Amino acid sequence: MKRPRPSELELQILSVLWEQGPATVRAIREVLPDGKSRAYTTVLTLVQIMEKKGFVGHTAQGQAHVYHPLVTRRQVLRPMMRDLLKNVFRGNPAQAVQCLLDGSRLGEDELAQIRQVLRDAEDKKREKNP
Amino acid sequence: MKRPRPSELELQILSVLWEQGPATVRAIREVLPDGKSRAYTTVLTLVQIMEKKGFVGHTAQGQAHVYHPLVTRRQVLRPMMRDLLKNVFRGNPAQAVQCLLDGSRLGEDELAQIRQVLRDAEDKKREKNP
DNA sequence: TAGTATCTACTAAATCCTTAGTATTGTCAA
DNA sequence: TTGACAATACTAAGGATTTAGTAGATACTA
Repeated sequence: MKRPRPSELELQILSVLWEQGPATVRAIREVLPDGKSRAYTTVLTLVQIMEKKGFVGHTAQGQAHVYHPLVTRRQVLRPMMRDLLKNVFRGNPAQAVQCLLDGSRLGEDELAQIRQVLRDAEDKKREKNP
Repeated sequence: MKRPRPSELELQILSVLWEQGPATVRAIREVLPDGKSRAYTTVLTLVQIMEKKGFVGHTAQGQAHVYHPLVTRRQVLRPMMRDLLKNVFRGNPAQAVQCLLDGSRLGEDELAQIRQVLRDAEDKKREKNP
């Protein structure tokens, strides 16, 4: 069964569930990363749609539903990033990284983390093509 | 005047114009990065909408129109990346970079480029906070 | 038990995105 | 000058996305 791509808002909800673990509609609504205020039923409708699409499942907890992701971060973001790379950065990953770092003024720790990520990528590459 | 965000397809068209310079509808249609085949009029409609939105302008060349971007790559991509970072990666740039590199198997030269981008970011940071 | 709060289910409307058809205009060749 | 071709202008439809209202069920509370 092929899953469609999550929309902008659906992605926000997924990112909440990935980060904070299973959550109720109420809890999700309170921490949506873009900070926009939405009616309770708006978020409810969203998760219901997402359940139909197979992005999330739920278990009942009292009268409320607790939603959890059915897809991993990797599963969703990999194809998204691939498309972004191809369609916007024309297959040039350095440009993408540049754009990413460009807007955000980075702290020392964040820079260190990124360096680490880069080293990991290098190592993994060396394992394959020695 | 506030400009809206370009859609997926609009972004592809912009990326063509940024990369290859001004182009006709026909030329754009032939090199859209996602490789999907679309009717000529589909692409035409798109650029006309984009002109209304202020993303592109055109000059007449014979009977055809040659379209050129009215916004820079930076202008468009910066806010997009900022939102991506905030809404999907919860403000964690290292995670974003990781996801970006994750899907694409990198060549030696690409890795070098990325290292350079990272060094530039570090330098620029040092200039500000010495 | 009557009332209030909370939650889900269902419905629906506004907007945007993508796609493309039809009509019109203009150019060039025979 | 007529026919073929190529381009734009205009129109529209289908689907996805976002938003939220209303109704109904359930539980707590005074």
